[in-house]
Amino acid sequence: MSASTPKDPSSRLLRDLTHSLPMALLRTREAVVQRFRIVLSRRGLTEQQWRILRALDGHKGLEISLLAEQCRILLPSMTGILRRMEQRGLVRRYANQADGRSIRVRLTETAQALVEEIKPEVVGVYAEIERILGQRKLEQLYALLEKLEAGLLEGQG
Amino acid sequence: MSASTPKDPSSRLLRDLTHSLPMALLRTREAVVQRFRIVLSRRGLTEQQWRILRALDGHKGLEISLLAEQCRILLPSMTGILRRMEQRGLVRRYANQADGRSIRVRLTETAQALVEEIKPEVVGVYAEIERILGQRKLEQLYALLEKLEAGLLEGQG
DNA sequence: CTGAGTTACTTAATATATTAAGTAAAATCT
DNA sequence: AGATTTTACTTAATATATTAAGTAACTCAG
Repeated sequence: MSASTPKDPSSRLLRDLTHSLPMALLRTREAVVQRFRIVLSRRGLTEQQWRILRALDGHKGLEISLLAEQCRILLPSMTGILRRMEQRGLVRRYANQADGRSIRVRLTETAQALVEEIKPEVVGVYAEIERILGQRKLEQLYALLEKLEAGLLEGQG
Repeated sequence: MSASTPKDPSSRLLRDLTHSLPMALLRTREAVVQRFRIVLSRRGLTEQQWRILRALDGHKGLEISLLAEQCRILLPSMTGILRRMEQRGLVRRYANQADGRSIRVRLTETAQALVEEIKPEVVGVYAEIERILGQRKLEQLYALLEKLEAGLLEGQG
């Protein structure tokens, strides 16, 4: 009866901003990423650059569009990021024999070494996260995130 | 025995990029936000501007720093966003009697109307999300996100 | 083989994010 | 009260995000 406690999630009212899903995802991601940023900024790397380093690590070369897809970075952003990374000697671009449009990118040895140097610290951050949530809940979180993403993409891929 | 299936989450190896937590949070948020963006871009609003509209809705005026905190937008970004919103007649700034430093912001009537117009569509997106995950799992997701965020902030607030 | 359509980028323009400085007003200390 | 520190912003500089166009290299139908 009390209209002053609108807790019904299926209500036609909007959730409090503090509890909106985009905000919740943003806040959590922000908290997580900040931990990584501490490690990365020491090496003058941005989070996006680290994503690229990680994606390229272990590959002999990836096409920019595949790389962009994996890192969830749009192509116009990739252009600039890769340009800066190339200038710092972290990546090298080379043409694709088979297809004159696509360009491949790979890590330089400097970058490889940098990745190996950073890895253990990043692993440390993951360990902290697992300590906070516990392995089971962490897996649960991954599962929920993936299910929601899949559902949304399917709904309007 | 098989070293080719490194599924141990506590391993000292890095997770596959596809399954890293920042990436999972980013991908899911991206999928969610895209739904909202469809609604918002029709009115020439960005996601951040919508966050501000939502936060100001129902308030007689909020200080910029409080607004920034609630919206998780840093002050330097707020300066520009509010300037653009003011130019479009969505918000108005006015001095704070009690404190010469702080500035308050409130919605114009135009903005109020806009919020009311958009709300039902946003509620529709939430309904879709709840349809995908189910109410129970959705609440579970919120709980996990909040717990992780709280743990991280506490660890080095 | 040719022209329409597609793909893999790059360029441009505008909006944010992030970090570091700068500024004026308040609060605090002495 | 005067000096110091803190607070609430703004400005600046650089890095990304987002959308729209532009370009050259492919694909494919006719």
